[in-house]
Amino acid sequence: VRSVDELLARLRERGGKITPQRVLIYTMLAGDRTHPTAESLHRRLQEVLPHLSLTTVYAALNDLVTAGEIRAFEAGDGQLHYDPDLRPHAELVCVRCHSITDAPLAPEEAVVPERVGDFEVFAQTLLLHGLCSACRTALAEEGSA
Amino acid sequence: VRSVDELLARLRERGGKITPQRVLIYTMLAGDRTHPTAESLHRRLQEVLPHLSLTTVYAALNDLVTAGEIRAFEAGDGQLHYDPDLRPHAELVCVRCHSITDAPLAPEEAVVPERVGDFEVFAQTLLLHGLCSACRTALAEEGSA
DNA sequence: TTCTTTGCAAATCGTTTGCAGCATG
DNA sequence: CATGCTGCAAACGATTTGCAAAGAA
Repeated sequence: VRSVDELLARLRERGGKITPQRVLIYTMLAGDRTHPTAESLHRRLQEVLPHLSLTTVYAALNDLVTAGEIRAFEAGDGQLHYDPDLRPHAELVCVRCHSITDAPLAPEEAVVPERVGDFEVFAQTLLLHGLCSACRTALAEEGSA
Repeated sequence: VRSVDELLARLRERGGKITPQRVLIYTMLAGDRTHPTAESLHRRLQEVLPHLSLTTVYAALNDLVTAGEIRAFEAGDGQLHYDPDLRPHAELVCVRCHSITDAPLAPEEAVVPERVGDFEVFAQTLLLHGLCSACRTALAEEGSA
């Protein structure tokens, strides 16, 4: 996803119809680095379009994933997280508070192989599971209490 | 998970009780490179212990994950897959048939950083999404039909 | 007009939980 | 004999589906 206008144009070519709901969904998602879930995104969207349904958000997100415009992954909390950033990068997933933060990859790690044997690779998801600094501090205090 | 006996000893030390069910579950999982789900593992286990419940399989698997003896991840099919191989490696996930295959990592990629900024890394999950050779062939035939 | 999208309600399904009886250490 | 485990049935919750009305192209 580069600019929202470009995205809309690409989707129109695919036969998609551009509704006000989708423009809002795409716009808000494009500027979101928090790896939102359908629900968390829906909550923010409703502040602008109170009538917007969760079903519509799911439909729009699924279409974007299918079109290869965004990526979805699950990080241990039982919900799907959506990421508009398609560049190879790692996700720092805190196993305690379930926060997700992007981390850049070293140049040699950022190269996604196009083939592994006879398997054709399109995209990658790299999850680094661990503890964020806040949770590490919290656990240390618990332990010493 | 190295040998099942070692695993049982470690779990006993943690206060766990070793039941016939768990011995079977651990044994079958340790020799399984198919990234089974709780259900698929349960199906195979029932061939040996017909009375074994799915709930028990979930309980055993969750304990192993919590103990850090196995790893769980979701690969796009809405189910959790369990992997007894803790060594860093990539999973080739076919987006069409949902098959999962292990792929070795190049030595420099197999190094899991212990820290990224002030985030403490314990484990990693690397998913490579794409098409297996069978599905690539199938899609090509569909396309030309 | 045609075909997608919307949004409500209901269904789906993997996983978890409550609880009583049982077996391990 | 204390505590963890088993397994049934019921609950849960994120996501999907059916369908009729609305709205892009």
